[in-house]
Amino acid sequence: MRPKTLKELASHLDLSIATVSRALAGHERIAQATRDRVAKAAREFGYVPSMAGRMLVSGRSGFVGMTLAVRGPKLVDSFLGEFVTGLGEGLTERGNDLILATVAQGQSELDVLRHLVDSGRADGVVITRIAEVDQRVDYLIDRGARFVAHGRLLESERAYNWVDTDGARAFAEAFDMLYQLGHRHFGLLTISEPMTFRHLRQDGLAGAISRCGDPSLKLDVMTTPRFDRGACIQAAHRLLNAPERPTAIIGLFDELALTVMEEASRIGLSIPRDLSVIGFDNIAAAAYAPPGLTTFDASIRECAREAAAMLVDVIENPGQPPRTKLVQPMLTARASHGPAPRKHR
Amino acid sequence: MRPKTLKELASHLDLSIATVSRALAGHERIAQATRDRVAKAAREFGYVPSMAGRMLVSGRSGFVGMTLAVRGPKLVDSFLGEFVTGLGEGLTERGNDLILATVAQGQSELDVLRHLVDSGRADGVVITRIAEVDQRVDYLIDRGARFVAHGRLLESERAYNWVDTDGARAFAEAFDMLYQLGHRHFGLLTISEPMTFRHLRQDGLAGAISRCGDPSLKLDVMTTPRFDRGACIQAAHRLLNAPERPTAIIGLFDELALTVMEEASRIGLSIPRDLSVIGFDNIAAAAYAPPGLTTFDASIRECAREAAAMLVDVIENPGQPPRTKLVQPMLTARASHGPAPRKHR
DNA sequence: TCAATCTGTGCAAACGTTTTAAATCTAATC
DNA sequence: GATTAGATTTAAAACGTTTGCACAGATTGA
Repeated sequence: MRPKTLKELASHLDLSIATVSRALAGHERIAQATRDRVAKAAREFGYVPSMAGRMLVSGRSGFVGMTLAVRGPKLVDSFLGEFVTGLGEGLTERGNDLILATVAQGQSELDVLRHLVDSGRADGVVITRIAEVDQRVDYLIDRGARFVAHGRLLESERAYNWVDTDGARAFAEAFDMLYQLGHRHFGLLTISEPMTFRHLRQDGLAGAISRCGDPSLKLDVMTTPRFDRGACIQAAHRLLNAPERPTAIIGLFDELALTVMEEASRIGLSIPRDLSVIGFDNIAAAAYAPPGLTTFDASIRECAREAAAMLVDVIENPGQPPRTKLVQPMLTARASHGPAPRKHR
Repeated sequence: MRPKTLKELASHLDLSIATVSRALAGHERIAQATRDRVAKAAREFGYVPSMAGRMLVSGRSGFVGMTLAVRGPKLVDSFLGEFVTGLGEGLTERGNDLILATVAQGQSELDVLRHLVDSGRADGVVITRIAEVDQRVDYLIDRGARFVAHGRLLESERAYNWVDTDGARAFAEAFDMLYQLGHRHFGLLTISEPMTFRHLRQDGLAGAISRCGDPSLKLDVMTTPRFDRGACIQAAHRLLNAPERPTAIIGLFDELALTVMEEASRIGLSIPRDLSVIGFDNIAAAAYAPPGLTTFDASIRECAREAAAMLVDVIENPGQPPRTKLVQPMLTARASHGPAPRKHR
C-alpha cells in the first residue's frame, strides 16, 4: 500500500507527521540523515502533498485566476491562446498555476471574480480588455483583492497594478515611418467602443503628427462598431472613397487594417503602390492576406508573462506601491506599406 | 465586521455551524424559516465558502485540469483559445472550473499530470494532441485517474474515454465533392509526425477512393515535418511540380493547404481554375488567404464542450464503461475548389 | 401520565497540512 | 554523577467545511 498522506508516510518511516512535513520542506532543524531518508521515501512512493490541507493552513492556493467571457461564435485570433500561454510561463516559474473561470451566460463577471478570490481558489486575479471606465478595477481595489490589469483605465485617481502594450509609441512610429516615405494624408480606422487602447493609440498618432509640425498633414478618422463586420466594411469604404483619399491608412488593429486592404483591392487599388496600410497586433492572418500586412507585434505573450510575474510579486509582497509596466510592440514590416503615390508627393 | 467563515456567520445568526452549513446546502431537515434567514444573511454579507475546507472534507476540488505545453514562439491559430473556451463552457454549466498547468521547460508532462491529480487540485484531466502511441493514456489508466482524451490512439487494447473529430469522414466527403467536380488525380500533403489524426484522415480519403472503384483515380501523397516551414514549402513544391500534376490537393490541415495555395500562385497557377485545394480546421487565415480556402470546420469548441461534459460525467459516475464521441466537422465552402481543368477531364 | 414519534438543532469528528511550543535525546562540562 | 547546552523530534492546535449521531422540545397516541 502506497502512503498517500503525510500520516501514512510518517508511520511508515516511524517518524511523526511534523518531522516528515519539516523534512520535506527542507527545514534546517531536521537532521540531514532524516531529511534524506524522508525525501527518498517520498520520491519512491510518489507522495504529493494534498492541496486542500496545505491551502487550509497557509491560506494560499498557489493559483492565479482569470475570467473567461465567452464571446462570439468563433475566435478570430490567437489572443487568448497567447495570453494564457504567457501567463502559464510566468506562473509556472514561480510555482503557481492558472485557473480559468468561465463566466456563464447571464452571470456577472464581477461575481465570478469575487467567488474566485473569496473562496480562496485564487490568490489573485488578472483582468484583461480594460475599458476606459472599468468597474472591475474599482471593485477589486475596494475588495482589497490582489490583481493585475492587462490594459489601463483612461484616467483614474486610484492606483493599481497594470501591464500594457505601448500602443501610443507604436502609432507614432508608424507615422514617422510613413512620413519618411512621403505620406502626408493619413487615415485612421478606429472603433466606437470605449476601450482605452483606442485613445492611447490615436493620441500617439495625433501627438506625432502635431510634433512633426508639417502644416500639410491631414488625418481622417473613421469610426465603426467593433463587432459589426458590415459596418467595418462600410467605414473602410468611406475612408477610401473620400473626395481626397488618404495615401496611408492605419487600422486600430489588424482586423480593421485587413478590412481596409480587402476593400482597397475590391475597388481596384494596388497595395502598397496606391495605398499603404498598417495594422496592430500581428495576428496570423496578417501574414496570409496579400500582400502581407505591415503591423506591430503586440507581444501578447510577453505582456502576459510580465503580468504573471507582477501578480506573484504582488501576492508575495503586499503593501508595496503599485507596479506598472509598458511593453514595447515590435514593428513587423511586410509588404503593405511603401512610398506615397507620386501625384501626392 | 463581515463574517467570512461559517463560524462567524453562525455566531452572528446565533446558530451552530452545522445548522448554517446545512441551511446553505438546502437540507430538508432545516426549518424553512431558518433556511431563509441564513440565505439572506449569507447573501447580505457576501459569504463564500472556503474552497479548502470544502475540498478537504469532500475530497473533490471542483476543478478539471489540462496541461499546457509551451510550443513555438507564436501560436498560428486559435486552437488553444477555442479549446479552453469550449472546456470552460462545458465545465461552468456543471459547476466546475478549469486549471491550466503549464509544463515548464525540461519538466515532464506526466509529472505535471500526476501532481495535478494526486494533489487533489484536479478531479480529472483532459489531454489533447494524442499521438499514435501516447504514454499519457497508459499512465493515466494505470494511475486510475479520471480523464478524457481529445483524440485517439492508433490502436489500443485498453479502453478509455475520448472525444474526436471525424476526420476520416471529412476527407471522404472532400473526395466525393471533388470527384463530382471531375477531379481524378489527387494530391495529399501530410505530416511525418506520428499523430493519429494523420492516419484517420488519410484512411478516410483512401477508403473513399477505393470505394469509388474508378480505375483512373490516382493519389499522390507527400510528407513533411510539421514544424519545418521550409520543408513544407518544398513538399508543396514537389507535389505541384510532379511530371503529372494533381488537379486537386488536400492539405492534412489548413496550414499545409495554405502553403500549397501560396506555392501554386507563386508558380503561376490560378486557384481554383488550375488547381483545387481543400484544407481542414478552418483557421482564421483560411478566410483571408485568396481566394479563400475551402475547408472543414473542426468544431474545436464543440469537441471541448463534449469533452468537458464527458469528464464531469466520468468524475461523478465512476465505474461506467468508457465513453466515446465523434464530432462531425462541417464543410466550409469558399473559393479554392472548383471543376477540374478541361484537359484533365 | 407516560411513552413514542417527529421536527429542528447542536456536538464533535474527520479531512491533511503547517507550525508553535514543548519534550526528548545526546554529548559535553563541571 | 549531576547539570547544562545543543540537537532533534514530537504533541497538539489551527485552518473551514461537511456529516453521523445525539439531543431537546413539541406533538401525538394510548
